[in-house]
Amino acid sequence: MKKSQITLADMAKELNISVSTVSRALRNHPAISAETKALVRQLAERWQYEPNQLALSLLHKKTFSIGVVVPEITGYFFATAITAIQDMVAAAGYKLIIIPTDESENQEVRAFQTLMSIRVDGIIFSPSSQTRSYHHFEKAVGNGIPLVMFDRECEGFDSDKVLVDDYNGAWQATEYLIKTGCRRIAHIGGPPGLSISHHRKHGYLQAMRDHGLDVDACLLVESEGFTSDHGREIARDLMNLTNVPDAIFAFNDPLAIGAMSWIQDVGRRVPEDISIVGFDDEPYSAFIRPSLSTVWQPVYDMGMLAAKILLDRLQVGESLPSFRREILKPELVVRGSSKAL
Amino acid sequence: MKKSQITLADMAKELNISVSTVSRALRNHPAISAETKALVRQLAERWQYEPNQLALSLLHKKTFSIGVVVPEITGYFFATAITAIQDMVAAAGYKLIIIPTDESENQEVRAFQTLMSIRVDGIIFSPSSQTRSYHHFEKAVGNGIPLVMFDRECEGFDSDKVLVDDYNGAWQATEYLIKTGCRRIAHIGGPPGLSISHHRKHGYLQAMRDHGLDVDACLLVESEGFTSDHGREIARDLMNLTNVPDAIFAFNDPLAIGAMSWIQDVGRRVPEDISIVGFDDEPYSAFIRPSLSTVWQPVYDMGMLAAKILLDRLQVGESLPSFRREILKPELVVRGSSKAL
DNA sequence: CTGTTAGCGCTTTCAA
DNA sequence: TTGAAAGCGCTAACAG
Repeated sequence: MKKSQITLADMAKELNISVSTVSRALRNHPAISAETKALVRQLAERWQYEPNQLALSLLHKKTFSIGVVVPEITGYFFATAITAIQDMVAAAGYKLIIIPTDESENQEVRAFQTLMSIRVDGIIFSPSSQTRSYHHFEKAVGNGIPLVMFDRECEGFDSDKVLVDDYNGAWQATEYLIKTGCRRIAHIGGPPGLSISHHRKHGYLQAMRDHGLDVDACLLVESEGFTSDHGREIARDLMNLTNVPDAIFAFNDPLAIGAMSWIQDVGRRVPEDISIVGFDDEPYSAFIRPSLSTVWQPVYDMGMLAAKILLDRLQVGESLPSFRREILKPELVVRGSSKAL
Repeated sequence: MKKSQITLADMAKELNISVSTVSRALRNHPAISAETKALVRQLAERWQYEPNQLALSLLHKKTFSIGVVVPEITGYFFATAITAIQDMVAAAGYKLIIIPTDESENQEVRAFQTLMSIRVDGIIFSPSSQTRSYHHFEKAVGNGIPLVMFDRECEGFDSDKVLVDDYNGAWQATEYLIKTGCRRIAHIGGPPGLSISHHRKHGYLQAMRDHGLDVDACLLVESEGFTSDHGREIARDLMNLTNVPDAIFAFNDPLAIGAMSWIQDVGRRVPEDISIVGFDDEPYSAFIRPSLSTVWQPVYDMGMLAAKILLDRLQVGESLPSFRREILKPELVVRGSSKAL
C-alpha cells in the first residue's frame, strides 16, 4: 500500500467542500465559519495532515532554507560554527543545507549549483583552499541569492564577510613567545592559498620583525594538511636541523599537538626545551599534558553573526546599503605548553 | 532590480517556441531537431539557466534529499559519520538536510516535522538521549518515508539499523585491563537512557564477572555529559575514595582525557598508577601523552552502510523484504595510557 | 518535429 | 461564507 501524504484535496473530498475552503480553514481565515473550521481541523488532526512545503516554496519563491558550504565538517571549528548558524536560523524558521567541499574547488562549484537549483534563500560559505575562480559566487549573486563569506576570505570578491583577525592572533602568540625568551621561533603555516594561512604567517613575521628578530628560512614551513600527522612530520624535520627551534607557533591545534607528540617522543621537554602554541583552542587542548597554549577564536559568535547578517538581508530585502565586513578578535590562551611570563 | 531566476517560459518566449519544446531540447529528447536543440542550449548557457528543483520535486514527488537527525555535529563521531553519508549519497545525486537535536526530544520531534514537510525521501537518524516516545518515527514511517537508525538504538522500534557492538568493545577494553593486572576498575558510564551507555556498561560488567571480579558500586558512575569537564569532575570524586581505582574505562575519549588530566594533576602516573581506556578513538587521542588506549569504531563505514541501506530502499522501493540490522565490530587500540600485556 | 493540455499541492484573486 | 479558476515551473501524455 503506497501511503502518500495527505493533501488538501483529500480532505476537501472527504468533507465535500472545496480545496480553498480547507486551505482557509487551516490558516484561520476570518471569512470561514467556526463550524467549518472545527470540522477541517479535526480531520487534519486525525489524518495527520502536514502541508507540503514544496508547493508553498514554489508558490512563494521562498524555500526557508539556507545553504552552508564549508571545506569540512569534522573539525571543531566548522562543526561549532554550523551549530551556531543552525541555532540562529532555526529560530527564524529556516533549515540548513550543509555541503562540505573537502577543500576542492570542483566540489564547491557543484555545491553552489545544487543550492541554486533547490533555490535556497541564501548561502553562508567558507571557500575551499583550492578555490581560485569566483564565478560560482558571482552567479549566485547574479541570481539574487545573498552570500555571506565566513572565516576565509576571497580578496577580490565583495560580499558580507565575517572574519577573525588572524593576523592579530598570530601576532599575539608570537609576541608572547618572544617575551618568554624564545628566539628561534618556527612557524608551521597552513596550506598556501588560504587567506587565513597568509594572515597568520604575516602576523608571526611582523611580531618577529617588531622585536628585531630574523626569521631563519628553515623555520618557516608550510603544511599541506591540517592534521596531527602533518604536524609530526614537520616537527621531525624541524628537530633534524642543526640549529633546532626553541618554540613553534602552529597554524592550528592539531598541527601543534602532532608536533608536540614528536618532540616529546624524541625526548625534548615542552615547554622547557621548546615552547608550543597552537591556534583554534579545540576542546581537548586544555586537557592534554602539557595543556596547549593556543589562540582562541569566537567561533560560536562568528556563526551567529554570519547567520544574523544573512537573516537581515533576507528580511529587509535589498534595502541594506553596503556589505558588512565584520572582523572579530581572537585571544591568546596561555597554558602549559609555553613558558610563563 | 529583482533578478529572479530564468524559467523555461522565459526562454520559450525569447525563442518563440513552446515551453515543452524547450524542456525537451534541454533533456535531449530524440524528437527534437538538432538546430532547435542547439538554439535552446545556447540560450540556456548564455542565460545561465538552472532548472527549478522545486517544481521537479513537486511533480515527481521526489526531492532527492535525505534528512539526517543527530544529537550533535561537533563531535568527531557524528561529524565523520555525516561526512561518510554525504560522500555516499552525493554520488547518487542526493542532498543532505542535517538537523542536530542537541539531545532534546522536543527538537527531535520538530526535526522530523520539518523533514516531513519538506518531503525528504528518507531519514537517517540517531535518537537523542532524552527520546522516550517513538511517535515521530512512526509517523514518518506511516507517511512512507524509510528510516535508518544509526549508532543508537530504540529497542521497541523496528527499522533498518546500523549499530556497533558496544557491548563487545567494552568487554574487550575491560578484559584487557584485567589481563594487565588491574583489579579495581572504574567505569565512567555515559548518560543513562542511552542504548550505547547501557551496552558499554554491561560489556564492562560482564568482563568483570567473567574474571570473577566484584564491582565496587563506588566505581560505577554515570556521567550526565560527554565532555572532558565531566571526566575531570568524576575523576576527582574517584580519586577521593578511600580505595582509589587502579584503572578507568570511560564511555568515550573526551571523558577519558578529562579524567586523565585530573589524575595527572594530582600527581598520579598514567598508566603506572592508573590505567585509562577510552572509547571512540578520536583523532587526537593518538597524539596526546600518554597516548590514549581506546576502542576504535568503524565510523566511516557505519555512515556509508547506513546511507547504502537507505539508498537501496529508495531505489528498490518497497520490495526489500525485512529490516536489516547491521552490527559492526569495534576494535581495542592499545596505546600508552594502559599497561602492556 | 512541435504545440496544447493537464496536473503536482498550494494560495489567492474574483465571483457567487 | 464558500467555490471556481489561475498560476508557481516543470514534465508527460496526447495531438497534430
